[in-house]
Amino acid sequence: MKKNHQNVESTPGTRERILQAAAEVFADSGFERATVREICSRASVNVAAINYHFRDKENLYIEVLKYSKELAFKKYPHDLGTQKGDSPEIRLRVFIRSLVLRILGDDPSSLFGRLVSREYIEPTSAFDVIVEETMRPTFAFLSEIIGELLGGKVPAMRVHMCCASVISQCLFFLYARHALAKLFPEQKFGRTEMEAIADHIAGFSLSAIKDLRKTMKGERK
Amino acid sequence: MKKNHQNVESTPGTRERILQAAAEVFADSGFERATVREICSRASVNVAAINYHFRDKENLYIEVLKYSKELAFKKYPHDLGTQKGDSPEIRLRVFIRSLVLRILGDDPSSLFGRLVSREYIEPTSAFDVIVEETMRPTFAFLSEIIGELLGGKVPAMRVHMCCASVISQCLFFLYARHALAKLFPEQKFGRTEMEAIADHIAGFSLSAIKDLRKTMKGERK
DNA sequence: AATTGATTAAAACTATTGTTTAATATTATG
DNA sequence: CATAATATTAAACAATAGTTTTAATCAATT
Repeated sequence: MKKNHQNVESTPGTRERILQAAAEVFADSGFERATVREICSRASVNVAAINYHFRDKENLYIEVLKYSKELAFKKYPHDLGTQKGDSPEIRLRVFIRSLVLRILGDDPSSLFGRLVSREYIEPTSAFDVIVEETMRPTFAFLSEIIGELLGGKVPAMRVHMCCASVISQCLFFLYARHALAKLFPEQKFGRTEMEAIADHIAGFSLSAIKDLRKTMKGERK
Repeated sequence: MKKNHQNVESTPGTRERILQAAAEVFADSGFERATVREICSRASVNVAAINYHFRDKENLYIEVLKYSKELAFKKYPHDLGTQKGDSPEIRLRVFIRSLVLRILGDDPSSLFGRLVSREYIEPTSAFDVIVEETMRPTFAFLSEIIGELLGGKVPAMRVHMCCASVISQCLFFLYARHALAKLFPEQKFGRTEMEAIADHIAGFSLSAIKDLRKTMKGERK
């Protein structure tokens, strides 16, 4: 029988400890470079524990993705603190701020973002699930906002491109963080800086989108 | 004695064949996943050839980076077709277009970009060189243009952030290409589409930067 | 033609990987 | 308490990696 069926506050069981250690190791090293021995060492369990509790390394990785995704979106949902009826401007600012905080923080919430950032470059067998269950919904959510901002009947491609522009700016600070750390060693990435980044991206994007709307209106007549 | 010291048109020698094969395999699989056996197989050489001609796998990777960088920038320099005295608007458009074509094409010119995109996520021992010899100069080149566009004395951070916004949009279509292929299977990435992407990024960014300049001027007074 | 140095080739070597096995320990249940 | 299910452990296994070794081959010079 399973022990610790619902241990809320005590020391985590073997399975949980493996999940946490694996999330960190996978995020730090990627699926390939991560070794089960390193994970088991950090979790203080025997090497065979992964195969016993998770069948194999690949399945553990899948479970880590589920686990870390829940962690990330519980803390930073797309519409964090949004009211019904808020303007698309506000909703865009909130979306950007949530995304930036979700992927750039140094708490466990950022694990999912770091795992996914690796999938962009080196897709694993989990890629399709991530695309359908995370990226497509996120893209759809943002498209809704941008569609409103652009107004009226806009070619889908226009909306797509603007979504790409917004998301790319947010993700950049995640996937280029090692480069940025080398290029600008004095730059810190605390809460204040993350808010500033989000503000810049939102301002930059809103200016561009509003101008695009004006230009298109001019072209239509 | 070395044969083929300067063979311009004949079949490439062992060293050259290894370089070409390695560039593709490294770009496709990354440094870690790429195997010397796969590289040697594609180059039709013995497994020991890499150690003989390049000492080890790591040194081969360094040589591949030099080789592919030269290839990429020879075809698509930052200022491709620019005249002296061109406006910063034009120079920004050219910069963006060159960058997009350099990394998104399906010719060997894109190898360097694909290799570097992996370094962003999973830096190797070659990372520092790439940062100093490729990223920093590129960033400086772009900063010059953006500084002019923003005009006058602008906080360095403002320029940095705008550079990040521009570059991020360009790189996005490279590092998110697998995701985009799944999200929008019908979307093609031929020459026409690359030009459209570059146009969008340039228009989007110029709108934002011009608006930022206006806003800052308003704040100053 | 012989010799010398550079190159290629096949095989073996060493290290590390994920996984499995089989024995032992632990826990829950009758 | 006894027993069966669950969990942990140490050791071995099989596969694959980069590299090295040693011998054979090739090309050019003397």
